[in-house]
Amino acid sequence: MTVTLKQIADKAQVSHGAVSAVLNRHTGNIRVATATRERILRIADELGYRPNSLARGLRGSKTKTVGMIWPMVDEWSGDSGVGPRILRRLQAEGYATYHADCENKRDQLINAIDELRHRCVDALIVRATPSFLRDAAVYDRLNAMPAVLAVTQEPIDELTCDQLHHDRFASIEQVAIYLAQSGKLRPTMVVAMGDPDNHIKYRTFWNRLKGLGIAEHSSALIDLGKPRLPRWDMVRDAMDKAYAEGIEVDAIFCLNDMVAMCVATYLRERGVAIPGDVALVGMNDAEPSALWSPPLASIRRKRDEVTDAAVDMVLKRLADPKQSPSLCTISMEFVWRESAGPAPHQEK
Amino acid sequence: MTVTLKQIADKAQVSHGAVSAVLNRHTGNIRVATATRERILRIADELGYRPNSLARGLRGSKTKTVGMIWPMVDEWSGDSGVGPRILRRLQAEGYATYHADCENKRDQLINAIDELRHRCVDALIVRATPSFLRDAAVYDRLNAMPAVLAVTQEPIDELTCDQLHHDRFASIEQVAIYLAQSGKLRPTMVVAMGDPDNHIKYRTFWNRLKGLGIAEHSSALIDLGKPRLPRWDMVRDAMDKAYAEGIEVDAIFCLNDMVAMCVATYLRERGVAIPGDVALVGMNDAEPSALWSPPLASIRRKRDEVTDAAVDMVLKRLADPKQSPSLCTISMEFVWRESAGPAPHQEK
DNA sequence: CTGAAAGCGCTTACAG
DNA sequence: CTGAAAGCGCTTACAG
Repeated sequence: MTVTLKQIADKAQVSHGAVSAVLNRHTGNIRVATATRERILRIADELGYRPNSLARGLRGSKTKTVGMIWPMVDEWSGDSGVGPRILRRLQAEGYATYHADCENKRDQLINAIDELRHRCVDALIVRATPSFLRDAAVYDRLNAMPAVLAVTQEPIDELTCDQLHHDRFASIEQVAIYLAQSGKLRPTMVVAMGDPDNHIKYRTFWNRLKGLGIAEHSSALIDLGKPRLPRWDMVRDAMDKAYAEGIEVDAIFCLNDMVAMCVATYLRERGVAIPGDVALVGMNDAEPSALWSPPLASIRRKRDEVTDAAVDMVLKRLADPKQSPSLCTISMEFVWRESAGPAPHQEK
Repeated sequence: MTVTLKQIADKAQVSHGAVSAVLNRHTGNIRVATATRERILRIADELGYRPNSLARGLRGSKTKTVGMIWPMVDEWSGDSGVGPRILRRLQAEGYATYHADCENKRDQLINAIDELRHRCVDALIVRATPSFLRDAAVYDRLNAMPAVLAVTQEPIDELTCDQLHHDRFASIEQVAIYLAQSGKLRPTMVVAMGDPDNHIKYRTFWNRLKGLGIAEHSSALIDLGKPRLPRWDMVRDAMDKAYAEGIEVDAIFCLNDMVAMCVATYLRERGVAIPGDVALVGMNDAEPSALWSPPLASIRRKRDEVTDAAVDMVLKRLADPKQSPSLCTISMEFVWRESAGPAPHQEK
């Protein structure tokens, strides 16, 4: 049923070692006469041979396999869409791809790394938050593997592998600058502080605002708490609470576009005009955002650039395992639309 | 670095065959004295042993691996979100998971099946359109594998494996019935006929409408042609063309919600009122649809049910490979919202 | 009840 | 330049 080296060897009247040598193109070190080589190649082709990667892996050779640990379940948070795009490209290069989802749990992340390492993947791509990557149990494992690409928000000193930084801080600062320029005095951020990795978003936003002379007032944060579903209920509850406490704001910056759409809907029902009464900015630039009414300002993640860079880094590493670790930063970008208020003075 | 059976055997002073027997819990056929068994178990635990699935697979045993062929790149079309959910659940059951994306290309699908079969996956999950599954090269391969779940729109007689039918026809008919009940006389469908699998959606819709006494008029179809991006441009061009040709319609049914939002935006710019002038219905019930203004009627895919059913079917098959092929149908459901016009007489 | 051995399909160092 | 053999980590029939 499935064709092996030995079958080819029998048919070609050579040892299976010879077949292996030919099929693996040890061109530098031609072990086989040209006639024989061609015969072997022809027979392998006729029989539709494909190497057994399990056997190769067992033997310690390349398995033509890439592992990926990447959260893909919530399509509204971050880079869910990028993972499949990277996998598709690697498949086109002839790699089979594992995918694991660690659900933002430390133990699952560690387990997934161990599992994939055990399965002898040629390379491993890990998308995780800085706090996970700074965990010794995590970075020790990653550093021990031959080809790893870590995709995360900021440089992790502990890692010796390739790193792709998908920077959001620059874009958060762009939002702060824009809001200051357009005269806002009481911006707020809608964010789930139940996720520790969101604290720094809040701080980045407000540090920049303070640098621009805007005081961190009592309504500076609308906390969604622990992320939960349905999102609409979560946002409505948080907004109800905020209004009950008497918030007073002129701009709302949301941690993703879906949350921004919930906020927009809430404000519409409450009779608050966007951007007349309150400016609104989302994040991630989902496809419906540009069609929203009014069009929803957001932060563009540059998914295609991230995909290209990730694939490029992995393939280069695979081609030359010895090269020194490379770093790459791709910064997200504020994209102005009408929900944010007047058009910015200068497009950067 | 990585712990093997042999190391455990050395430390426990037994043969590695004994260790294998203990670790694989051949409980029915106790090969080892209880004291020894416990010693082995303890040592394996201390050393953090995990079996090498490559070796197991080579040997013809289970690999604790599931392969999945499932399109995940376009989050607006169909079941993209379901694939990752199924994988996550299987991972929780201890399976490592391959993911391959065949981009709706026959050769890639066949290649992916061959690749995963060669890698000795314990089970294979394939999401594909009926036309692909009815291809002999495809169903022959699937039928030859021990545990396969095919997820598709309708029953495929050629397949002898488990099938999960994610039926959309019932819901398309529900839309037709609703539109007829609400007095529409000139509905139309916005659909990309460049994809052959969409023809039957169109036919299903119109056959039902005709059964309800509505004639298939000259504006019965707005064809998007070959799907392309950006979607907004594609829809705008198609709508421009339709209006240039003088379409006259009172209801628009779109092949997905993102297209429906594009149509809604187009109509808004043109001054056409929804649902006053034209009723609008989408498909897939994306999260923003309920927040759209007016709320966008759609078709609910019941993703959680599909996930549960798929996981259940795969695990049952894995537990008992001999059981006869099972079939399961999950029907999508029309979900009324204001964009469609007046509330339906009776909720089913 | 237990150990030793064969073999899964490869790759690679080692003889000839 | 080429063939034969060892060995990767397992599982399982086969002796003892």
